Amino acid sequence: MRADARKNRDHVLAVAGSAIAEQGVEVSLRDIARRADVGLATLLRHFPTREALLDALLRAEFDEMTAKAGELEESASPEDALVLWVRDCVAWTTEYRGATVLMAAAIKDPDSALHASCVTLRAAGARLLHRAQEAGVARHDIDGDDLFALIAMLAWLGDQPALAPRAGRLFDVVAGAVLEGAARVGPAASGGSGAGRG
Amino acid sequence: MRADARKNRDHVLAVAGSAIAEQGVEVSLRDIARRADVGLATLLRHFPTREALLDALLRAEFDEMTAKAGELEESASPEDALVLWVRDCVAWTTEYRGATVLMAAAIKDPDSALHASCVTLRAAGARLLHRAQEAGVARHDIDGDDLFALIAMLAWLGDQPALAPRAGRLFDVVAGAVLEGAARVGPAASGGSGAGRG
DNA sequence: TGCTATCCGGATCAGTGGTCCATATATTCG
DNA sequence: CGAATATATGGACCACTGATCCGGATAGCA
Repeated sequence: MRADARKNRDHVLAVAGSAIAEQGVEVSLRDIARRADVGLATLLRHFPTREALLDALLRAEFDEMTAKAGELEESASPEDALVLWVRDCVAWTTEYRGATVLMAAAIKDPDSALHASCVTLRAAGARLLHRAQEAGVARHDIDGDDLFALIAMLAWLGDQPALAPRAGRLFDVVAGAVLEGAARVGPAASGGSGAGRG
Repeated sequence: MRADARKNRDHVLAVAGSAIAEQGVEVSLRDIARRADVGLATLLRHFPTREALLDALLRAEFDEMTAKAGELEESASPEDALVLWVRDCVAWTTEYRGATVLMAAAIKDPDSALHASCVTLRAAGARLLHRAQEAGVARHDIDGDDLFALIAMLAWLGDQPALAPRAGRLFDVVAGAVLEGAARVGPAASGGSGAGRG
């Protein structure tokens, strides 16, 4: 890549970051281009879709969340690790207003630029969940996909101005449900058959 | 209102109904107008905004849900009434793909055409919740706003193609959390929690 | 029949994401 | 250093969106 191209790319990325922070992920691409003193075509060549732009912007944070999951796995109890990590995920996603919907769509669409990152994130969460289940502190009738959906759901809540004030409490409610289900049903020993059917 | 105007209005409304059923609430208004053999301006005169169109379309169903809450209050136990009604709300909202976001926005915006309907719905839910709390079968640390947010959250889940398969189970998880928090009484037989299924 | 208040919808506007291509420029070679 | 070439650029353009305007068609009535 030519030096000027790289410079332009980085500049656009930085501008896109602040624009999205201000107006959410649905901000007009033309606006971003304007603010970066760049043509729309240039922006679209570097980032062919909004997802691609968002992926380039969030890639570092995705990696950070994945790494954090690994750290928590060693430094915290299974229960704390799971709850802390999920809380961080929700809080982080909420910083990028509107990203939740794109991520929910991306995890099912292999062609999306965000797909790989979402899959990785889900895997990290699944590991923490599995560890908590092994330790008997998380209910056994949910899996990584459920956890991903729960995170998306809570993140979406924080995205809605009218509902956001309740997001904190409802996080606790949901977290309690994921953890208490284990205690009630008891340690995994007995059969692991789904405690409530699916 | 002139007779031809009324006829046009009703026709547009009917066409909008099927168009939304097929493509979700974000369907192009121009498409609806085309399918109704009507100019876009005509559609927009009868329904100045998308919310207004949706409100006219859902008004009857809103009323139905409100009425159903009243019926359940008399015909079912506080616990069943709450769970059944919330489940119906979620299922119903999911029929109109994308409506959840509009409703979440409308409940905070008094100028939205959907505002009144949403407020009424929230009040109906709050009554059922209060009744369940009085009966000691629902936790006391949530209120009508929380319930509305929970419904919206679960409805949104059903709207996302990638997450919808998990919506059913996660409904049970959330419902269980709302009910079990009430009184951690009784060792709740280990087999089938009567918690969230209805 | 004619008259008027009302309604209609094509034309138009500013906005969106996306594509094309003549132009400008960085890089490399003589 | 100058010329050739490969590459990046952004204005012009497209189809689409919701929204508005206004000349013309029409319903309802006398």
